[in-house]
Amino acid sequence: MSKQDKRDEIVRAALELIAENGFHGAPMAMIADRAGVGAGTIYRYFENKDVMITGLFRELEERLNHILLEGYETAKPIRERFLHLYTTLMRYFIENPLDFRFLEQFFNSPYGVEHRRDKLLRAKEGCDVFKELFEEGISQQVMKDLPLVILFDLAFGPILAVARDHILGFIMLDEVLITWSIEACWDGVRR
Amino acid sequence: MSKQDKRDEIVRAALELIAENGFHGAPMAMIADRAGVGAGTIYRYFENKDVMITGLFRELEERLNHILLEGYETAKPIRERFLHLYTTLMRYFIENPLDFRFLEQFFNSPYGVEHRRDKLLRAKEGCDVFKELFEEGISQQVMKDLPLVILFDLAFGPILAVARDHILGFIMLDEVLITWSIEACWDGVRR
DNA sequence: TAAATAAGAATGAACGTTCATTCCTAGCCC
DNA sequence: GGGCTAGGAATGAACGTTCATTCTTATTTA
Repeated sequence: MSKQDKRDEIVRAALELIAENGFHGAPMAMIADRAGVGAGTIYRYFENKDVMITGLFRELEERLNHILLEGYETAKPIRERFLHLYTTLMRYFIENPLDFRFLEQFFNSPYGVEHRRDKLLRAKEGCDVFKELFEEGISQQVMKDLPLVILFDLAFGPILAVARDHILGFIMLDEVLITWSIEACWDGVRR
Repeated sequence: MSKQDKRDEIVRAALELIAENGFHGAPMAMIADRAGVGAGTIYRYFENKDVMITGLFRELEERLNHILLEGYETAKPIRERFLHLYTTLMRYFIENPLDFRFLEQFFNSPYGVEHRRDKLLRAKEGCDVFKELFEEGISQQVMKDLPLVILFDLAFGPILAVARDHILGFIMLDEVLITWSIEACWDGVRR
């Protein structure tokens, strides 16, 4: 096994176990086992568990960002852009349930709260498609004139809840249900 | 300290610590400390930590159910009932942030998933105001004709996200914002 | 004083992390 | 080319810590 392969195996095992059992259900020894490496080997690739988890998150975030921007056209109307982004997001979650559950674990932990706090405080211009879209939506008066954070909650809250219930097997989403769910999200934020 | 007082202190301490730091940030020794009792004493009141946590949840659930039903009138139109329920819920969360954060911890853990699975499978008639309301909303054609689970997600997702962001200090809700947020939830589920 | 209750020290299991050791391989000498 | 060696990579037993739970002893109650 090459060095890159080994790193990949560790990352995959960590993602799987954390997604399935949460951070505390994924001890380093178990991750090592599933990756087929020794427990100490992990520490040749990651300084410690925290660094591994935040690194794993950053990799996922970047991949997701890339996917969201594919086929995203700033020229199109707000509504269309909204539907495109959220449909892409939903599809990604459904096709990559492990990624979704890892992200959920991450955001429902102190890591995630810290991450959001950072993002909200930094507030760099142009670093976030969603922020841009929503700000434009407000100024064009096609979206409700509410604080950005609330608009985010109105749009992400339902999407994430629906994705979670699909992945947990509480519902079986098909193309039609996905469309309707996302239209419903739009109804929540549109003027 | 009377026996009931001691039990109450334990319950209060557990709720506080779990709300603030999660299940794994609330060791029994720390709960005992904050409650002003010995570590072993807790085990005179609860069989083990799991039983304590699920019991704590059940107490909260019952209290909340009671509060939601106060002033709830089945005779009123669907929309009004919806707004009443969700406004009451939101107010409760804002006034009892520790309860909210405990419930969040609970639902984002294996306990919560199991609890939802039970509830969805059991599906007893008349045991849930929300279920009744949504079913009536669909049959009266004032709500979108979507699976119940999705409607739940569309309504609870945003509310919980908004409440969380308020409690974490990311936004400062006032009466107006609360009203608008809940109206937005209604927009998400209404036809 | 006998029985119930509380306290916190003791216990053992589980965890993240370390480190002395082993393994592997690329480059070198003969 | 075949053996030899050096050095980075990998290993997993061992360590210190933390936790839930139990146990022994002390205190209160009736």
